[in-house]
Amino acid sequence: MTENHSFKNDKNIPNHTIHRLSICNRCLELFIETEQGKTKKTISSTEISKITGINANQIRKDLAYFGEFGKRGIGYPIRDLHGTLKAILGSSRKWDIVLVGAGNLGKALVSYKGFQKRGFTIKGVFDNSRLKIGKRINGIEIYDIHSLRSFVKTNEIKVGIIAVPLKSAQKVANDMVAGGIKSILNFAPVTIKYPKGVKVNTIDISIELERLIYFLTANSKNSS
Amino acid sequence: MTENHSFKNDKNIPNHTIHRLSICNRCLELFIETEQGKTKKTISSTEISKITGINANQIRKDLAYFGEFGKRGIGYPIRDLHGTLKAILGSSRKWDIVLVGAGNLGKALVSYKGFQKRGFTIKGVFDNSRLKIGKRINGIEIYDIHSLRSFVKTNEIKVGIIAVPLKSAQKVANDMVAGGIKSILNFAPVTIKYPKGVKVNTIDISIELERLIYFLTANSKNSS
DNA sequence: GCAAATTTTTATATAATTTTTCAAAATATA
DNA sequence: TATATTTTGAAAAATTATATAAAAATTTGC
Repeated sequence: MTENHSFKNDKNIPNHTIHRLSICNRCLELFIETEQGKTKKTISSTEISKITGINANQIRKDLAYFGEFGKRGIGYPIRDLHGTLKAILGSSRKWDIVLVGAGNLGKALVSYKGFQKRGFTIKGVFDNSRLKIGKRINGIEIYDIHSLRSFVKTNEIKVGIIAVPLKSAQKVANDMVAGGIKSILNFAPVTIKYPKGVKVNTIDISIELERLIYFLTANSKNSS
Repeated sequence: MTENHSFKNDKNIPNHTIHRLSICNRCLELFIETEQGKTKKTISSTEISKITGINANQIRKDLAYFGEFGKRGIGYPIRDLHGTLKAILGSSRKWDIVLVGAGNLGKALVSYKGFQKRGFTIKGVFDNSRLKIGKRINGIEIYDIHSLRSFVKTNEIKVGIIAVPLKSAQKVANDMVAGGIKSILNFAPVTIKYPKGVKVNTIDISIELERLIYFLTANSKNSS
């Protein structure tokens, strides 16, 4: 089962390309499990476009950054493409992560089935509340936030999720970075400062809502 | 207190501009509450850049789509800018929303303080579980999913959040659209199909993680 | 009170990304 | 075998982002 999916990677790949390929990867995974996907051998960019909502040309261009995987007139071999995408995205590897914040959002994240399925394992949950430390959610123990840094260091964890309130988010990020974490997914509605070599991805729910609202108001305005 | 923040809106505004302005808006809000922000009258694009992490040129360019709000040598008047941003983003209005899914994520969203603060009011939470219907989370009653469509229609709600598992997400979206919802924030890890005139914004947590992972692997590769 | 220096915006130019268009390759069909 | 159809990959055009230069307002020094 040791598949070898090689791809070139010379150029500077746009951020958005990775996002789109990630969506393709997920949709491909879902498709493979369907009745149709089990028998089908190849898939065209137009078909991928339909299931992802991403423009077909864009998909081809994004893939072209990494090589030529399709055949003209035919499309892309489904299994191969999935393997290549996994290799590109690094999701063929297993990734250990830590989660900080055992509130409602933290709980939601721990019980999120998508993680395990896609190779992410939550190795530890951390919180500062006496009431929560020592307890378990979904079988994973909640540790004291003060042990975060050493835990990250000894377990060589590279990925962390911040699910704490605004005010403690920066402090948590600092601890993560000090422990050696390189990638942070931040749910606190605040811009995190971080050194070079670290990547932070902030998801702010009200900003996402606000973006939607803009198009709502913009559409109702120009009713031409 | 009826402020009038006018701005032009002829051009086609890039999607990302709205996202960035939304981040600026939030950071400005946070800044206004700080000691420094209370006394300061103007703010430069460089200062906004520091608190948002967004390139200063980009900020000016984004604002320039809507008019000239700053003064050379001085910067932007803080309060005015905030008012203008709110007007642009539509967040000066109040928005009623519905939330579908009363699981952990739903609970986290209901108790999320950012909503109320930014003008979003959750008018109803919906679920299909007998065990949950009729109960309350954070004082908001959980209704039967079957009443979603009529609820949305009679209350003229335009914004909905999907926090249900993958399999029911499309069905929920259909009900929302049928009831007249125009903007959907989707947390289910699936691409939602929707008619023209509706806007859907999907937040997939594992895709966001996967993007981070790419840069983790890409960085370790080209250690040149 | 006026000129030079500083700050910071707006305008312009360059670079990167996305979208569109087109030619080549593989297959199916007559 | 020639033609039509499908679909990729590559080139061109359009859009968007970043960097640079020019203009305006203010402050500082004389």
